[in-house]
Amino acid sequence: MSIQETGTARPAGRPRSEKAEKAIIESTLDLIAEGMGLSDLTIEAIASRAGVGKTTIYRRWSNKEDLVVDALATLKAPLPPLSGASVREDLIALIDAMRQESGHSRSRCVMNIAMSEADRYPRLMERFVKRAIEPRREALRMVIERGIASGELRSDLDVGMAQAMVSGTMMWHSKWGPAGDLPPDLAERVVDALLAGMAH
Amino acid sequence: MSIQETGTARPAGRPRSEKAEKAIIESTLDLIAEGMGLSDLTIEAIASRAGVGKTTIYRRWSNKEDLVVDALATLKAPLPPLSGASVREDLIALIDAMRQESGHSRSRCVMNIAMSEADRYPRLMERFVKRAIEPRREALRMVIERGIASGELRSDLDVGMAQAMVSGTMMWHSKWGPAGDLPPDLAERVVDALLAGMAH
DNA sequence: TCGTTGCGAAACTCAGACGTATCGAAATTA
DNA sequence: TAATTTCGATACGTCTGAGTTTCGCAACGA
Repeated sequence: MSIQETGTARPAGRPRSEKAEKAIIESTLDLIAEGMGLSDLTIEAIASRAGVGKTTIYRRWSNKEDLVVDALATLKAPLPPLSGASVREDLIALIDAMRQESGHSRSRCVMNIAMSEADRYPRLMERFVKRAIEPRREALRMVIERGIASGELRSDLDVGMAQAMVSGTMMWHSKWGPAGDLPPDLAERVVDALLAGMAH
Repeated sequence: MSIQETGTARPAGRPRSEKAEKAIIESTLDLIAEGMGLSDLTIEAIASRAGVGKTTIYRRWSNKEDLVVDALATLKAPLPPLSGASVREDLIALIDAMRQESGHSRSRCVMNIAMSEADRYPRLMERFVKRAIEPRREALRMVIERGIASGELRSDLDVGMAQAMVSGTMMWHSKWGPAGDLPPDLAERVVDALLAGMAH
């Protein structure tokens, strides 16, 4: 065994360009981030923006959906570090991460797709939810449960309902709040309002 | 003036079929309700489902967007009657209306479009938001303001934030809650959880 | 050097949908 | 009855984009 890379013998011939592959995925995400729906997304537009031939795309993915699945799979959910000092601080950290992401276009992919194409591409959605939504949901759940255990939150709090309150309120702001970037103190205000409740 | 309808003389010839017009609009809404995005929506599918010729559509609307605008405009926002007895009851009434609507397909049009096509069809969205979203938002705002005035809600409550909490939490449930119909007591639970807050 | 494979570009076939035109029949007014 | 307009159906030309093929060149192993 002379030049075997991780046990797989490299076949003869010119190797596939990693640069092209990256460019294809980047362009796909860019187009989605610009608000393009999956039906409007064309392989030709992707190829053109990535500066590659359609051949190069079809050699790697057999159709549009496969490409999009792979492209979205590269979107990690870089959860913020949670200090664990208090529920309030951890919630603010989680919510503020959502706020920051809603500002920069790449992360808008997540929302755009999640909000719009759920019904139409179930196969895609399954993978996508597992990869991008679940980790956040889980992190939020754990913070809430820890808060109940520590006594910082009401002992009779419904965890699922609390998740809905936190995520929903933030989601509402990023979708229907005033245009432009969300104010930097939004996370804090959201969390404090939810903690305090609307009644006295 | 023998047979003038509202001052406009009826021209000679076969009159346009109101039934066809209704069927076209219904079919359009049906297809949207089934989760079809505006790009996937085809005039030919609408015509076929409505049992009319394409001619009959193009005689009335010059393109797809015009048709969709008119179709969505027929979706009223039948706000529930508000008893005014208490903020809690009024909020439950508003939220429960959302819950019921999220179950029946016709009203899913509203959500599907509102969630997904906002960026892509701004002209359409403007009319649509004004017609379908604003009235609800306004009703909610008034209930909240009345509650603050009456002392039922915290005097330092941020009205915009409260709107986000209420709508957002319900939106989250209808989009990402467990599949199937939402439980009948959901509105009550949502409102009570929001009123009480998460902390002690 | 030679064989193999990937590259971008371009041409191609095929399907779907747009929007128009035409048809005979039906509905209405004069 | 005659003129007019709409009806649903269908055929049409056009365009867009999918996915394939071909081309000459580039990059790699042997």
